[in-house]
Amino acid sequence: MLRHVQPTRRASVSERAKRMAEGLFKRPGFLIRRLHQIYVAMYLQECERFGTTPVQSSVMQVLLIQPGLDQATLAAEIGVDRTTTSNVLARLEKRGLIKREATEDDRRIRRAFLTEPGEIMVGEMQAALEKAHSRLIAPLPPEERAQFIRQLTLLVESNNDEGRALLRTL
Amino acid sequence: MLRHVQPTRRASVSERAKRMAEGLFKRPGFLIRRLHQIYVAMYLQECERFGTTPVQSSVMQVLLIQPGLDQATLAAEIGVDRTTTSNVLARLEKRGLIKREATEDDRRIRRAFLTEPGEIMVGEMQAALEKAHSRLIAPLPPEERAQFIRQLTLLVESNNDEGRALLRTL
DNA sequence: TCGCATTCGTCAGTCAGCTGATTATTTGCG
DNA sequence: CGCAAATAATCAGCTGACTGACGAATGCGA
Repeated sequence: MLRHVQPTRRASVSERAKRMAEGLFKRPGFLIRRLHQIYVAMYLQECERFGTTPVQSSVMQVLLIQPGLDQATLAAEIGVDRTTTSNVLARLEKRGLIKREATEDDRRIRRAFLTEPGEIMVGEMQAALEKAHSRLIAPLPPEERAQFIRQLTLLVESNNDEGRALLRTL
Repeated sequence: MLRHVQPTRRASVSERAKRMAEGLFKRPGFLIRRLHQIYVAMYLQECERFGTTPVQSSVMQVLLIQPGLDQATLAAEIGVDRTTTSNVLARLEKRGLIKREATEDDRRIRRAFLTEPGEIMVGEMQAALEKAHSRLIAPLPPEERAQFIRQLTLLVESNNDEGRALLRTL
């Protein structure tokens, strides 16, 4: 509570800061951190039997559509840092779900592919993924869901030039 | 669904999975992960001179309003795991921004307080925080912003019982 | 009063995400 | 042509986030 009562001027600064701090739970950044956290929990429930994480799923989804992508392009596809992508691919490779092959024409590049087991898993995973996504927005009235997703998309695309992990231009 | 269909049909399963995978960028979970990532980048830009992270800010905000909270209650206030809260407090303590004191009546409990420098920093930080939050939703038409925040709040509150890091009942 | 469940905090371990720096390799320009 | 710049991938190191497990302390019921 009012801990330092002495300097009257610092007290007023403090009071103003307190009023602003009250709004913590209405701030979009706070809410989005929490909602992201909730989505991860739902994903882990639905996809428990696969033992994967959301980003691992995203990587495998992209590789299903575009087999043989190099790591940098793959990173840009899902908006994840190159370094992170490298780590994720290493874990997937260790489990035998993907493989990486060096190319001859440009030996800096390693192209990534789903293996047979990886491809099968992606197929089996689709329903669980859909369920996790549905559960997340289920509390919204059905007529608001499309708009909510549209708003999210707008925010993501408008702010794409933030950070080292740029999303591919959509 | 069409999961157990046999041989030749693995190709068709794959085709179906591909169609579903196409929708990756429209899925709320994916968008929220990316938006959270963008918010963190904006926060780090605006609060660069403080050298803090979003969760560290949240902790300090809560301690400004409720000095002397125990770690478990503090964790529930911001919807973060006890373990994470412990780590975050340890880092803040190392920088001299907060301090922790054991209580006599219940010696399991350690109460957390802002120090003088910590309290001053929280005050100085408010404007930068507001700016980060504003920038995040700036691309939305002004008349949609309140609704967007309302929707986020609804989703967070409805799904509060996910994961180990429960948010205090609002 | 004793014993056991509960609670608080922490440790160990894993994964995602970032920055900064390094190693190979390729490309481009003078 | 040759060397500098750019690019691909990785390494080291940090923070946040979670799980599982543990010790210490508390509290409650038999």
